[in-house]
Amino acid sequence: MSAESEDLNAIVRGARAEFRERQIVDAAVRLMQEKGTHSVSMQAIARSGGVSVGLLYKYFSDKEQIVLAAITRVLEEFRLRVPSAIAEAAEPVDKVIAAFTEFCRIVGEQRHAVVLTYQVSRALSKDGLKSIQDQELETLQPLVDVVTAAVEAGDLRDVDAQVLGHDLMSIAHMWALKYWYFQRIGLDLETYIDRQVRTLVLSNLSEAARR
Amino acid sequence: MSAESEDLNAIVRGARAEFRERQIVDAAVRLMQEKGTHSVSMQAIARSGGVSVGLLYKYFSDKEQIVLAAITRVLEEFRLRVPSAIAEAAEPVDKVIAAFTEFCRIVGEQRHAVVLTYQVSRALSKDGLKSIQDQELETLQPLVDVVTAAVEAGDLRDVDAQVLGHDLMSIAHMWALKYWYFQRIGLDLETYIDRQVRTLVLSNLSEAARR
Amino acid sequence: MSAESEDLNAIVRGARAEFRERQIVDAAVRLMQEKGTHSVSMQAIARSGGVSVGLLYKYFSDKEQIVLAAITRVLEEFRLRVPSAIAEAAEPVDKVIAAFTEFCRIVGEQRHAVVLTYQVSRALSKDGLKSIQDQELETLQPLVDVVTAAVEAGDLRDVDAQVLGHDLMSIAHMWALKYWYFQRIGLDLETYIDRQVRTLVLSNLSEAARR
Amino acid sequence: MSAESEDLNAIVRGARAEFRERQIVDAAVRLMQEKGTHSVSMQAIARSGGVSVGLLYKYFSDKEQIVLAAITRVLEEFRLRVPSAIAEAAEPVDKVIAAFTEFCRIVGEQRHAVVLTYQVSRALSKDGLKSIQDQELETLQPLVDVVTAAVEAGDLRDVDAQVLGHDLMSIAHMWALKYWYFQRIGLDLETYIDRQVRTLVLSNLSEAARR
DNA sequence: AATGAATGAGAGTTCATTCAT
DNA sequence: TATGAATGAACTCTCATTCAT
Repeated sequence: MSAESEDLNAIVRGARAEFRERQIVDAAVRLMQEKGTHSVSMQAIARSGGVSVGLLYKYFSDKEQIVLAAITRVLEEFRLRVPSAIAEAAEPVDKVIAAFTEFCRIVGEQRHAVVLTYQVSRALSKDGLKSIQDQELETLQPLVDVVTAAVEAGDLRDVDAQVLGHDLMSIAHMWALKYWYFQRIGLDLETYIDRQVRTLVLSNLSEAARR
Repeated sequence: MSAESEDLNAIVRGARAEFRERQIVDAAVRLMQEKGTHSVSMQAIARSGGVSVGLLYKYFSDKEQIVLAAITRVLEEFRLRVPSAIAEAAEPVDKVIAAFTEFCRIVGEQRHAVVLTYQVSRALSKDGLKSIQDQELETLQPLVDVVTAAVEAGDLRDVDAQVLGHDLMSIAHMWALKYWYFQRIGLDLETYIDRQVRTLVLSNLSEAARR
Repeated sequence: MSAESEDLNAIVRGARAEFRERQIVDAAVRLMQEKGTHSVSMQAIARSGGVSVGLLYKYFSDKEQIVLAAITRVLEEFRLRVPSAIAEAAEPVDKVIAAFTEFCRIVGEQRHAVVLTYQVSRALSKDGLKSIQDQELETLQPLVDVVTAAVEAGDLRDVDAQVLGHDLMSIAHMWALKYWYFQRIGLDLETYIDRQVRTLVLSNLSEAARR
Repeated sequence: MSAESEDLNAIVRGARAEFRERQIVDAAVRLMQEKGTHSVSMQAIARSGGVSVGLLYKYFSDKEQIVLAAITRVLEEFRLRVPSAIAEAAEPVDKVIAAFTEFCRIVGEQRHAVVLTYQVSRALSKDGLKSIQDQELETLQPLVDVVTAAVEAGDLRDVDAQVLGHDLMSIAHMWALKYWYFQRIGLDLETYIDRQVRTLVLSNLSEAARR
């Protein structure tokens, strides 16, 4: 076998591996969105992904790795889209609002998956948990950054950016965690966003920015 | 057997039943706090409570009832203590602050148990879930009430009381849910409360109250 | 304590014991009639009999003894009533018919209990099984006897009395065992008896008796 | 993978599945014959069949399905062989005798299994019970048919075919149900068949056929 | 004599994981 | 590389039996 064809083989193998992993994680995310973490068995993932159970273990060492990959996939969305939304706004406070709004919308789209990240925690190993926390910090950072910037620009009162940033993320997550409540009181996502922007952001405008 | 001793027996039985139920629920709460709802088996609850599996089923019809009782136990604390704290404050805004502060402190004490309420949802039947949601609404109500009162008194801006009330509860819960984060950024509970009061409550004071 | 009062005590004790045993067996029979052998737990027997589980073990060494006593109680009926019915008939063949008819009627009354005797067999110990078989032979004997007598009187053809006697018992039992079938084809007990008398008894009349 | 080898795989899978199902049902029948339906646990079936508990559930959805399959297996024999035996006899009454004789011989071979069908009833769901009753009706039908034919041919007296047919089946079953009795009175199967033919069939010959 | 709380082995069932093909 | 049949430990729940009172 020639060196080139060996290289080619390696590439093909890599591509296949990537394809398979995606296929499996997709299936896992889909199932978890439908049913919650539990009742998502390896058998179910295999079936839903159109592969065999055996193959699952070729690409992931155990179930935890699949769950981890699934959550990572979900968090990816935040890492990609929130910074984009921020970039499109001009003024410091508008950036805060844009970041929160986009964050909320993603939560709205991934409702079940977000709930999931709150539910699996305990089922994970220490390392797995750490990995998810680190990723969550990454999704949080842009929110903290825009708040910091707005404070420094003098547009927001002198709040603790790490706290307000985290509050914004928390309140966004709550749309998923307490969806039943907002349903009961008849609040839709856009109204929710609007009210929260007033309560959390506009209320914290500086005297200067208020004018 | 005399009528008196029959009465006595009934009392003893009642007392024992109460003792046993407490014993079992205690064990369940303890384990769930350590390990999360799942991975807490009936065997484990029995062992941890120092009773036999069979006895578990004498006092609770199935596992769900134990989980429900454990959560109810936790929520009880909120139902009792938050209204007390409110009663002790005089001014409308002080009542809001007192309610939120007490809420946070209870969360601080029952940290693991609060996390639990967010994790079990999926493991419960529809009825069980409904029951917990109803109880949660009960713990939420005082917060909504004090906010409503403060708005009506003209001390808070015209915010949506159901939303701000729920935000206060959410942010209190987050102390437990994201304890790891606040540890990392070196925030203790009292500082957390203080910052959140500024960010969520004081920021929403009306122009009039601000003076 | 005087000798007389000791005697009296013994009598009272004996009477109480008898009363308790009857109470327990009654409860067992009642439950078995309603639900079949299984799902008749010791707890259920105790509840239904208005006594405690502990007392069950004071009067019976284990569950098998209660089942045995319950079956014995049911078979008692056959031992008492079939001979009576025979006594009231005059002619040999009429005695056969009377015996079979009464046998069928008792089966009709104790339908579930009869089915039970066919179902428990395997669950019993060797001794228990033997005991029930012996009792069943006792209920069979009168049927064999009247057939023998009718053959000897020349009213029935020269059939094997042990076989025809057993057939009569079997066919009577079948009313209970295949009740669903006779329901489906719309046969009531009296019609069933009538048809079977023709098929099994009258068909075997001797040439002499036929006239 | 080529289309042929896929086909081959499918065939292999099918063959294996059939083999496994047979293996499991065989084990179940064997155990049930020894011990009665209850007290036959899934663990025991697995052990006796040389497979794991988990595999049982790959091939049967629950225990009831195994019991049902076991009984179906037994009744199959009747559905196949009795009509064959009938076909080989020429005269109407001979067909009745041939049917009954073959029925009895099958009972003789499957003694324990026949007892089983009388014992499981209570352990089955409504649907399961119905299914077995339907199957039993299928085994009964040939007997009813030959009796009907013999009556219409004028060879048997005008008896109720549904009743006499059912009697024939019942008496055949009794060989299994009361085997202990026939052992005690020293009756072997062929003698039993002979006596019953006289008692149930020949006794019901019409005047015409008697000559 | 009588209670019933307590036990724990064993039932049916599920599912993460392995391995021969 | 890919399969899926096979495993068995662990799960929830039941119930005959015991024993302190």
